[in-house]
Amino acid sequence: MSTRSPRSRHPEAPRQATIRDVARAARVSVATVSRALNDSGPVRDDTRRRVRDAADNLRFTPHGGARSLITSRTNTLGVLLPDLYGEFFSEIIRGIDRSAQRAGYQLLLSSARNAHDEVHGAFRAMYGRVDGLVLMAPDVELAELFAQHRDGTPIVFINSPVTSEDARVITIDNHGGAYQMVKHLVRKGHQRIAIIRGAESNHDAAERLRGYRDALDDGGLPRDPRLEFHGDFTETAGYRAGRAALKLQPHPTAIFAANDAMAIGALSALREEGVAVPGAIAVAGFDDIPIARYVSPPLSSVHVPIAQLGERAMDLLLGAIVGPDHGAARRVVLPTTLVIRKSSP
Amino acid sequence: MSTRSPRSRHPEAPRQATIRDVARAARVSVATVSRALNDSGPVRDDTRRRVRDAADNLRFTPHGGARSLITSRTNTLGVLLPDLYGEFFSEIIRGIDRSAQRAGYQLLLSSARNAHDEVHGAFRAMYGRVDGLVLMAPDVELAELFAQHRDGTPIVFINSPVTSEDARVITIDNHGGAYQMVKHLVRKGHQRIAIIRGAESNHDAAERLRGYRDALDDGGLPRDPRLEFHGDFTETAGYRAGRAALKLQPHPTAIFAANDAMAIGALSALREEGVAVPGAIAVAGFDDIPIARYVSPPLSSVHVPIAQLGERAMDLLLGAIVGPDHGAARRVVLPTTLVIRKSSP
DNA sequence: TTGTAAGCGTTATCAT
DNA sequence: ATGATAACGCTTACAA
Repeated sequence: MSTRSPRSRHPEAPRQATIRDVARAARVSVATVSRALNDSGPVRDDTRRRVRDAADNLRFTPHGGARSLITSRTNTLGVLLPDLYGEFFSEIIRGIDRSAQRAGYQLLLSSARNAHDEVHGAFRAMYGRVDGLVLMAPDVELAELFAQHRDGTPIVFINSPVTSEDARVITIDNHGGAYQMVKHLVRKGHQRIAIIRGAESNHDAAERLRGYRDALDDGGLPRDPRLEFHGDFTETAGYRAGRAALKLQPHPTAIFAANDAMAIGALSALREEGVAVPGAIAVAGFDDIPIARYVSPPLSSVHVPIAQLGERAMDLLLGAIVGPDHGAARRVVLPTTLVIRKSSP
Repeated sequence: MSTRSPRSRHPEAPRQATIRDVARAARVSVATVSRALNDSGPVRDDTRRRVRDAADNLRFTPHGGARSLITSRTNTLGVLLPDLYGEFFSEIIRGIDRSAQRAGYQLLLSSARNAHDEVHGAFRAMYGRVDGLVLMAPDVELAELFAQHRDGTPIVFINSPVTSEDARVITIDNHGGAYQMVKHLVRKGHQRIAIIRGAESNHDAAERLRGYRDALDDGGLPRDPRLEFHGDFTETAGYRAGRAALKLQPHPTAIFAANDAMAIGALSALREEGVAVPGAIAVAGFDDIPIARYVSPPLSSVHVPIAQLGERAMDLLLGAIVGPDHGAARRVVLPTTLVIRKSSP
C-alpha cells in the first residue's frame, strides 16, 4: 500500500499549470494568452473570454520569477528592519503594508540585528527579487554601508543617519520631540529630570538625548551624568533604570524615557516600590505607541506617526520606482507632537 | 545640462552584473561560475578563487527569479495574516521570521482583512513565488476555502478552524485556557463574571467563549447573556465594554476579556471611573502579550507562546517542504498556561 | 487579430 | 575539471 503509485491516494500536486497549458486548452498561442490576461494587446472579445475561462479552470497563476526575468520588475518591495520586537514595529509594518498593498506590491520582509554581515546577507538575498527597498538602520555604520551600495535598486532609509546627499531618507523630529517634552517638564518646575537613554549606537537615541540636554541647558538646569541612565529600548531596560533612579539621593522628580517601552518598564518599577506617579515622580515616553494611553497612569509621550512613517517611506519608494523622481523630496522629516497625559501632567 | 548623457552626473545604475559578466571576467564558462559559486560540482581551487573574486568585484548577485525558474524553488515562504495590528502580530511574525531565517528562507508578507476576494487575491499573488504558505485565518469561511485549495504548495494554518483531515494546522488551547482562567475566578468566589468576547466569526473567540461558559456551568454559576459583552479584539472595544459593564446593576465582580488588548482597554475604563482593580472588579485577559506584565495593575492572563506559535508553524511548513512529512504531526495544539498577576489575584 | 520565435539569467545535462 | 547548450515560463518584437 505504501508502494502504490504516488498519485494513487490523493490527486494532489497536479503540476501547476503554465501558460502553455492555458494556450492549449484555449486553442490559441501563448502570446495570445499573455495578451488576453494582461490586456497588453489586441485580442478579440470571444478569444479573451475563452482564454480567461481556460485560465480559471486550470487555476493558472503566472510564475512570478519567469515574468520578472523578462520585465525586470518583480512587483515586490523589500523591507529590512533591525528587529521585529514590540508595538513600534508592528505599527510601522502596518503602514508599509498599507501603502504597498494599495500600489499592488508584495512585501519581502527581513529582520537583521545590526551585525554587518547579517544585513549584507539579507540585502543580497533580496537583490533581484525586489524593485526597491525600505531599510531601517538606526545603527550608524549600517547606514554608511548602504549609502554606498547603489546599484540601481532604489532605497529609502527610515530613521537612519545617512549623510549622502542624494539618499532618500525619512526621519522623525527626534531632537525636537525630546526637546519639547523635557521643556514641558522644566516648565512644570522639575529640577531633577532623568533620562533613560536608548542604545549608544542608535541614531534616534542619540538625537533624543541631544534634545534632552539642550532642553536642560535652555532651561538653566545643570546636566548631571548620574541622571542619564542607560537603556536599549526594551521594557526590561526601563524597569531596571526605574529601580536605579529610585536609589539616587535625592531621586529625580521626573523621568523621560527615550521610548514608550522603557517608560512603561519604569512605571512598573515605580509602582512596585509604591512610588506615586506623577505625585512623586513624573514619567514621560517617546513614540506614543497605541498602548500608551491605556497604561496606568496614562503615559505622556511624544507622538510619532509611526504607521504614517512606514506609509510615507513606501510612498517615497514607489515614487522612485515608477520614474525618476527628480522633483520629489529626498529628505522628509515628520513632525512629532507632545501628548500630555496623567503620568506627567 | 538636463539633456546631458544620462550617465553623466552619477555613475549610477551600472546594470546589475549577470553570471555572464562574471564568466567573462573570470575567463571561464557560465557553467563553471555556477558550479564555483554554488559548490555544485567539481571546480579547481584556483578557478574557484578567480570566479569568486570576479563575482565580488562585479557585486554579482544571482537573479532569484531566473534561479527559481529552473530549480522550481524560490527560497521564499508566504505569510498571510488577517491584520497586522498590535503586539500579538509583531510577536507571531517574530517567531515566524526567526524560524525562516534559520532555515535560510525569505518571507513574503501579506495581510488581508477577512474579505474573501482579498485573501484569494493575496494568495494568487503569492502563488508561484513561494515554496510554502503560513496562513492565519481565524475566520471560519476562509479556512474552508483554503482547505480545498490544494495544488502542491504546502500550507500550514494557524489558529484556523480547518476540518479537513490532512490539513496541517497549529492551534492553541483556546478552550482550555479560557476555562482555566474563569475557573480560577470562580474559585476566588466571584459570582458575576463577565466576558468581553471577540468577533463573532472568529474561531479563537468562539472557543474562548465556550471555555468561559463551560467553566461557569461546572462552577454552578448561571449563564447571563447580559454579562457577555461584544468586542473585536481592539483596546477600544475593551474600553467600551468596560464602561458598559459598570452600568450594570449589580455590576460584575470580574471581567474576563478574550484578549489582552481588550482587557487593557477595560482597565483603562475602570480607572477612569475610579473603580478599584482588583478590589471592586477583577480583570483578566488572554494571550499574555509582553506588555501585560507592565500595565497597572499587572494583568492576569492566559499565557500563549505567541512567538513559538509562529516558530512551530514555520517548522511544520519547512518539514513539509523538504520532503513528504509522513511521520510528522499534522495537528499541533500548543498548551496555554495561567498567569495570575495583581489584576485578579 | 493572431502566431512564431527570441530572449530574460540561471541551473543541469551532456560532452569533452 | 570545464564548456556548450537545452531547458525553465513568460513577454514582446515581428511576421503573417
